[in-house]
Amino acid sequence: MSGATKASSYHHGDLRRAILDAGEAELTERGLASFSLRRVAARVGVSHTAPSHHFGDTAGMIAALAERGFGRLLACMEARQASAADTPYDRLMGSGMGYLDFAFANPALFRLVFGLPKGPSPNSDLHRASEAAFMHLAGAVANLYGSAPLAHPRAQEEVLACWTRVHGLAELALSGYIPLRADDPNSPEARAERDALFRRLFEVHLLPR
Amino acid sequence: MSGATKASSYHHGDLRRAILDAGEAELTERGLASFSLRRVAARVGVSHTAPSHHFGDTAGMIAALAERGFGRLLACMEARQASAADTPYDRLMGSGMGYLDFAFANPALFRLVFGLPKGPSPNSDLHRASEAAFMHLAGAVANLYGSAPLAHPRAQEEVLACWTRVHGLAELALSGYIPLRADDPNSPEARAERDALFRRLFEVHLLPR
DNA sequence: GACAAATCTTTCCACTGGCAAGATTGAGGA
DNA sequence: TCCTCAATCTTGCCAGTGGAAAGATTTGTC
Repeated sequence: MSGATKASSYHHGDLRRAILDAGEAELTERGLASFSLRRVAARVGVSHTAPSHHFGDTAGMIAALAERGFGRLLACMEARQASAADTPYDRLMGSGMGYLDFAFANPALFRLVFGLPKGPSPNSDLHRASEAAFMHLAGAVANLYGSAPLAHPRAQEEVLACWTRVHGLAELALSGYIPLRADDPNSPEARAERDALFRRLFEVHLLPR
Repeated sequence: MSGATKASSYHHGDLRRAILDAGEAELTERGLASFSLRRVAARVGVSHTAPSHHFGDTAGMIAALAERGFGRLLACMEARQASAADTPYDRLMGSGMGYLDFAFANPALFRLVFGLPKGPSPNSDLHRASEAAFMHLAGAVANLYGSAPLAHPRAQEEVLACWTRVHGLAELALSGYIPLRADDPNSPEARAERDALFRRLFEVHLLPR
């Protein structure tokens, strides 16, 4: 079932992955506010200081969870884009809907991911993971005009416009300020409802005067 | 200087306000992650259980801070709207810029405010405070067309479109994913820069096909 | 002036994260 | 083969945290 390879007392074999799995489960069950390293360790069946060897301290573990979260976010966007109609605009909408899929399927992880500051170190795994997700979105926007991603400032701002819209919708919906059914967010009905709202909100254009 | 009225050992006189002030200061200095009730109490000079009598537990204190935050948010929007050019669109933009003013001036408080779930109880002070802020925005949008706020579904979605856009911009900028100068966010230059970006992003309109 | 309620303190407990030191295991070299 | 050594995990410890319970002090009210 799981990817653990050994069950001997010492030397778990795949402890890093096991701890991340448990951490993610704890996150969804209890939320970030009452996140406890000790409980994560107990869940895996390991002493409370075992995680520190793999992640340093709590901040390191949070960062590792965030890196994983960016990976899931990217996977969600790719999956939804792949099943979209084959026009650039529909593929962009698909990426946005995948973004929402991730946010609704893992609210606590979504909040954790974007709650962390981007940080100035461009060599961290976390930075690379976030960059990959961002580049996916940038590519989807660039395909609208057949240009290279982020080729000119105008294109950069179009990417930002798309990103802020889908992100704002996700954040406000997770906080409960947007009436979207929150029970069973993976159901086709819930997905269709928020997809439709996303499409409509995305295209609203209020002109000056 | 402060609003405290008495300095006798017992019966502080205005402890609730003093604790909220200290809590807000702690929030901006140390962040929500390492927020400590005991440190807040120590900052005011009272025992570490004194706050519980006014706020119940930590969650109650956080909620009280959030209520205050919504008040500040509303004040920022009103202030910026009042100094905008006297057209409905400019006034709406002013509200959005006030929203950004608040987010950049109090990042941790902004995150706290919108990190809390809206909650189903419509009688709480927190609920009323958030509703007031939301209604300000709804009114600014309604004035575009001279209709009553939230009169018809179309109007509701226009409000949501505006809100998600400004909120997404604020969130992503606070996380560092949008290149805006974060040092001294109250300076006129920083404000002008993000105001201009906000206006441009708000008007981006990507058409299907 | 006495009594009741509100406000604040003291004391205690379970829980948390991190450090230091030790125990166990696996890997690589003589 | 055996031995050393690094990696991994455990145990024991400590300061800090939030909350409950009980007591001390002040204010308000009759």
